[in-house]
Amino acid sequence: MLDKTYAPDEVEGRIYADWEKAGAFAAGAGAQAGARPYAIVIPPPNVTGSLHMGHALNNTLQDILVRWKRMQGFDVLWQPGTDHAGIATQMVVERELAEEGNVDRRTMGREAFIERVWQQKEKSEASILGQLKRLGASCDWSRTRFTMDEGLSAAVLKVFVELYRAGLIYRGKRLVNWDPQFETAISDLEVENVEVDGHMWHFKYPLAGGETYEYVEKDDDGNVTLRETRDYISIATTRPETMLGDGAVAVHPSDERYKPIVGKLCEIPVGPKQHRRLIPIITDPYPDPDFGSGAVKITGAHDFNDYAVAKRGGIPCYRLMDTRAGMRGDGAPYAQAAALAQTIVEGAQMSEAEIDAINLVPDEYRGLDRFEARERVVADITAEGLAVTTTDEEGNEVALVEARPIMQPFGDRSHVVIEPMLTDQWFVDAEALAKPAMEAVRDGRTKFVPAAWDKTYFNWMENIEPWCISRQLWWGHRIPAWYGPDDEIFVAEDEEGALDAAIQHYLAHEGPWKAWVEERLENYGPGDILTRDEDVLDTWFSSALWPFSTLGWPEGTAELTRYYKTDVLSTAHDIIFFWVARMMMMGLHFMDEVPFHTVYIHALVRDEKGQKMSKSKGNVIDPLDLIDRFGADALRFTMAALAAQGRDVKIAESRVQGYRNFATKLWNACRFAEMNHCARVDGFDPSLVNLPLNRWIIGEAATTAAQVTEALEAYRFNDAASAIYRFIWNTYCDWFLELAKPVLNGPDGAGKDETRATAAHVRDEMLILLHPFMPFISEELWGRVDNAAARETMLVHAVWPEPGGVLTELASEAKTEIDWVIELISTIRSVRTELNVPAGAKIDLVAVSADEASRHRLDRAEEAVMRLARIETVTHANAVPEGAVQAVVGTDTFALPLAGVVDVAAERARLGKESDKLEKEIGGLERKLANEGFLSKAPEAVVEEQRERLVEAQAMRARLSDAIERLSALS
RNA sequence: GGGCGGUUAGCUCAGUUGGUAGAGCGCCACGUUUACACCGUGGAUGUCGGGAGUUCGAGCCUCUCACCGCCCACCA
Repeated sequence: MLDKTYAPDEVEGRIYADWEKAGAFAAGAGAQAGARPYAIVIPPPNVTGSLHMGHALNNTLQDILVRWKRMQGFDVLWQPGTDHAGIATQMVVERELAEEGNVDRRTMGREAFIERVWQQKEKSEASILGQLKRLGASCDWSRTRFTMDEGLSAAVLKVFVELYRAGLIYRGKRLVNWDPQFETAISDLEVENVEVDGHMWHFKYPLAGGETYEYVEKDDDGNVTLRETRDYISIATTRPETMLGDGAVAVHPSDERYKPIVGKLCEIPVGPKQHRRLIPIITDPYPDPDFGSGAVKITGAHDFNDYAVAKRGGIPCYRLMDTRAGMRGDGAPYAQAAALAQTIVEGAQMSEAEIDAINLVPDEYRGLDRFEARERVVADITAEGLAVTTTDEEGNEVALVEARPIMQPFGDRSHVVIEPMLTDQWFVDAEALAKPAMEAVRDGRTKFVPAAWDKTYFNWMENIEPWCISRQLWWGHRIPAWYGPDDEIFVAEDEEGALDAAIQHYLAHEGPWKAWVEERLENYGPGDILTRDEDVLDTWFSSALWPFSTLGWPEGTAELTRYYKTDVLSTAHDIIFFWVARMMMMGLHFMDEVPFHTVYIHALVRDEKGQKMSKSKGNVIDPLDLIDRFGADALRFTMAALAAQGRDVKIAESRVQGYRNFATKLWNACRFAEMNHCARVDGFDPSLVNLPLNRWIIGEAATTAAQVTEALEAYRFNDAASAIYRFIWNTYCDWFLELAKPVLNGPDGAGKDETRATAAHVRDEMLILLHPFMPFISEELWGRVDNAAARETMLVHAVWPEPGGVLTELASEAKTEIDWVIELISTIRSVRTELNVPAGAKIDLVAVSADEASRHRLDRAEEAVMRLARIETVTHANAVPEGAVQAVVGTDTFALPLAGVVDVAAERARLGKESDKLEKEIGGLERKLANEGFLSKAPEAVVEEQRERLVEAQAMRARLSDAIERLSALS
């Protein structure tokens, strides 16, 4: 006997253990012979934190698909695993070290630090996988992979080497986004551009040798508005501290104002006067003559636009900052930005001699933080009188500083200002790989759901830039590249391979290094010849291989053959670039086939006010907490019900609570069935039942099964959820069980047997349809009620109903009848409430001039009607009795003799309201049917439908007006 | 600057080929019944953001305006 309420916390752990013990989630478990494969790879959670709402949503949806397909008999694999999450994990461990008061990673050393990170990985992985299990995720845990495990690392090495050999990976000195906090390069995608309050300063760059020119400014009509003699060129900048690295000043070729001085030199007005550098004034299409002064300082090593200008114009790029902050010791988070540094010049045009001659960063600025240096530079220039000035309100001359919003790049993890830096990095030629990846979406081999996301995909892919994949971190896949004594690069899957290649290379080439290598080999051994690249790969590099690396690639495993390509990838839209696009590229390149045919993009989870959840806002809802309080099933059902496409998911706790109540409702329905000895009957054939009520519920169940299936096929999780919700609560509980009570309470006999068998049969159907959404409670009920020992399988492997209209068709007549009964009861209830008939009072029901069919129906449903509508007697008459209230159900009229009980005014109001509604409807229908255009142009069926509606409405109106008349006579 | 999405009941949102609006929660009233108060029964509530157009007919298609989100982008 079931308890009165369902206790998820007592059930879920046990049920999950049962599934695991039975190997229920193993690839192919429960599959029919010759089943087709169905595979989903999990977006691997990072080994940093714990399950958040996004995980809960995404993994619920995947689990729904996987459980559904498994029940449909597919050979299902849900491939689990975790991601090493380079920066994120390193960050967590470094923070932990600091909190423990432990030495930092540099003091610790690379090896010890990495060992420490592995400990973190073990701890975190166990935790997050455990949380996925609490959610009910039915992954094949025996196949759990980690992006840095042996097999996946082998895949990474092979991919790197092959792409390198194909010329699709290369090393180069380029301007990259440098994160001064983590001291590593990051990719464009890891940069967030944020508008912040900034300043723009205007400075005078004196012309070399005190030269002067006539500066003329004109308005749009060509009238001269300013004419003066100048010995400088005015530039505007938001980053004065980079002036020391300027390589030129650029103006637009069409800019008449600066024509006289193009090609001449000007002086950077910072630093000791004897050491100031002269730079050329050049032309380039980049400067906008209408912005600022129209002249732009070009700092190729610290600005992406300037870098492009410098490349075009052969202008040298001077890097001003170190890639290591050094020991500053003040500990402030934003103070760890790269410091202004020793002279480092990166420019192809400059000779060694020239570089040495330049003292880029004066002593007084060395070691300063970027932002400190900025203040100093501004102060120094202003003091020297080289700032462009303006007059303030009091008539004083002051330096011109415009406060203006500027877009500033921040590291998405570090939240510090990113510094463009000229460094040596590894890049993937993304453009080449993107072409087939775009083609595959264009021709439909891979589809986005909702489809609109392909626009986002294309937009990014069409403008794709080289992908910077090297990271100056320790945690990750170390790049398989080795450098020879002359910095020659040798890429191979292991050191031995690189060394072989290197020895071969050096011995085959006459030159200074041949003898050196020979000498080394003889006296020291091969270990000293090569140095391995220190860097590791971007974490997304290994993620990009996930759909095939987890299946065993590069080994030609059976799983790889069977499950690749996979079926669906489910993720959030903010991951399309980072991950989806790159999986497409790598999958197509290495497997020659797309990694999945469908990309399902789910909504983003927000709080109930629509705010993004974040720790700082304190509005984070913890899914584990919800599971503790309401059960995993309730959380899952909420996720499914809210998963409407293309939107944000706003989660309110009341919703979860509501679905917990739903679980209880189901529980009690099963409890009721159990109490009434509703049990499965061997050989029960739903198409052979007789009672209209039973035929009806079987038809409704079949309709629901079709709806749920159809919705899932279209990834409309919310539609699927609401179909099963409505069926269980509003159809099975509210009507079927209530209408069945007279039979179940009545005398034994064929009808009672049939009703019991039907109740049990439909209950099982409900459990099956509900299982993907609420796996725990459904499995628990499946295993506890009604001779559970005789079940052929656990519910997780039960057979999903084949969609097909047979049962629905068989039930169509029964549906007409039961719908009629439901309407009759509802109408009586409605009349009772509106006329304030006391709930406890039993009243009489008179069927007026009922035809044969209606008499029959009423007869069959009499007991139920009496019970549910609180009716004392049911009688027949040819006219509405004096003083009776009338109720209309379809074409039938009923009377409720309520003389004395009735509140005449209330009844008049009720009828008046109903009549108003009718008049409105009739008016609309008449107008429509009088419309020539409608009659001639609308489809026949539509016209016919409107005609029928009009006839019905008119008949109803006639009956109503009769009733109103009688009411008048009464009063 | 470019692109995408949104604006429907008090709240959160459905509404799939155009046939005059739905759910959950909340609210109000009443609670008799061999499951369930995490319940039952009934009820109220919308010029579907504004305007124009196409159409016999528009929440749905077109244009336009307003407001709100998000993404991408180099204006010093």
